[in-house]
Amino acid sequence: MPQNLKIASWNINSVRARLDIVTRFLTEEAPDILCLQETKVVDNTFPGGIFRQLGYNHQILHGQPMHHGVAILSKVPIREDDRLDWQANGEARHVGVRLDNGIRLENVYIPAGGEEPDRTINPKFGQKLDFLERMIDWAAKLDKPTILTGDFNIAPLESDVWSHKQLVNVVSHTPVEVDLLGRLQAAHNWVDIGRKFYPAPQRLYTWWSYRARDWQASDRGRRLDHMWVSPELADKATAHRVAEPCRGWMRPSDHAPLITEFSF
DNA sequence: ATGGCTGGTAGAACCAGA
Repeated sequence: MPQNLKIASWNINSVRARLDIVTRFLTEEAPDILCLQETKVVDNTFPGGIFRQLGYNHQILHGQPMHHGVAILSKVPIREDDRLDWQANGEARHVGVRLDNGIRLENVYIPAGGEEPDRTINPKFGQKLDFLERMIDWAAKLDKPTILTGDFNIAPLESDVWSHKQLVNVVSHTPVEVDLLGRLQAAHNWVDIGRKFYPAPQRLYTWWSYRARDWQASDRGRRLDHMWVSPELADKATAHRVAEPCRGWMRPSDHAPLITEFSF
């Protein structure tokens, strides 16, 4: 009997400020597993009760005060594998779990990298590059079927941004970041599920700035969020989409969720 | 300029997001 699993990922930009839309998403889409990034809450005040009422009884939390923070909510059993510090400064940006079928699910929030794409004047950009280098070392040693998802904060392809020309020197789309993300992908032969279902150069965005007067009309999006899988899992993904309407809900996150359906 | 918002925490003429 195949096991169907619907796995979602969403940079929520504060889980407490988004309780209404997270519960709406869980009710309407009913994913088996939801990976959250930027929860912005410490574990002992995470609003887990409201998600348990919706059947998400398995919750792995890795938060910190104020910024960052990741969490995995699940209807099916998950066991924590590790919480890796790829930034080597203690920030809560990763948690990995194992499913009962042995597959690993890795939820990551890669740092944004600040404003200037130059590590000599912007340490945050250097941290982002170092984070990716450590992920590359990790990925090269992976020996189990793995799903890697989250906010990668990099839009690698020209069609992953609204204007390649205008963003090529903007952090998230610079050649040095794109190059490193390519090395990360090659380190495990990751399959990019987004582009498997929507091949380039189709429009595919997951993030739209809060600053636009009308995010939908201007549509200056970027594909910063990703769902990657080990090569042997690529054919197990049966459906995938960006839940773009969530960007237009009340008090939205600036990211839209990714939803992937698997049949294992 | 593309264009000027958002949340958390502290009580900011802040910080971080990207």
